[in-house]
Amino acid sequence: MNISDALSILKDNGFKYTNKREMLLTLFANERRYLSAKTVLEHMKSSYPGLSFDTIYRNLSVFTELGILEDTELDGEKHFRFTCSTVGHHHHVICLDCGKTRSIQSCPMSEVEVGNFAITDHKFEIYGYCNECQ
Amino acid sequence: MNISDALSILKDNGFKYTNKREMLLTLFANERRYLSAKTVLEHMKSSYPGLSFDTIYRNLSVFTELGILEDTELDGEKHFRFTCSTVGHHHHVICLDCGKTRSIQSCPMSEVEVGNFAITDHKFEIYGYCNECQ
DNA sequence: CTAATATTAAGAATGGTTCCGATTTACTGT
DNA sequence: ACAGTAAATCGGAACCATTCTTAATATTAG
Repeated sequence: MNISDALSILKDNGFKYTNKREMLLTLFANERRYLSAKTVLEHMKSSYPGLSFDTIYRNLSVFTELGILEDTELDGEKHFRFTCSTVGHHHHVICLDCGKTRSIQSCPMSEVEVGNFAITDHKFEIYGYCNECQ
Repeated sequence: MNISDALSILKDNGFKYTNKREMLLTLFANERRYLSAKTVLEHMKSSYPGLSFDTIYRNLSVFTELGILEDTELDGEKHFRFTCSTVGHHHHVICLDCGKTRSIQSCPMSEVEVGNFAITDHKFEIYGYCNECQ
């Protein structure tokens, strides 16, 4: 995923192009790690002082629905990151301090057999602290 | 984990015995599945009409710290269940409707190698709907 | 350019959870 | 059994992240 991919996904789905959306995408493209809505807002307040929570949340959720962002819940707060360029299904090691991730290629689901359950989803995440945050 | 185990853990740690705590524990002992605080409150309101959220949340959190309950976050809400009697480290298949679980003995961590990360925790959960809730 | 439609700001509302002060209750030692 | 004290509870306010509402503004398609 990169910015121009994201912009064409938006266009293809009838969403409008705005400077705020571009800045949001640029932020995620540069950071490549999990960010909370609050962190995103703080990053953007300098350029858009009147920016509202709603704009952030609405766009984060639109982007997530379109597959531009991935989200996960860390400590009661939603966090978002640019969808990984890593090909195929994978999981993450996540730094609880800065949100940086490392990809794990193996998926435990391949080894699990569950009867009498209609499986809809699964979550495998490893938490810790990266080199810089330790 | 059973009720008398739980009561002695409470006693050993200087917590007091109350009827509400016993009812809470009885509820979890009977249900053996993930329940939200709201669900717990509803179950207990019939016996204790004036029961406050605070009492529920405080006790759920005390019990969790003592290892009497396990908790997980489902759809933005904390859910709690009696600590599994299943021996050793394990994971769960969880019904998103009723909170019923099935244990998974294998842990994906055994096959994962992560360098430059101080691992503190991990989460592997499978979500779906059980037989009765499908 | 214009109409149609999406986006936005600002703040109010929501839902889950935690905090607070006052009161009640359970345990301890006598 | 009883008083003292520490913990538990109630009731409601406060809190935080998130979502909704309304009116105004900006973008796109034609």
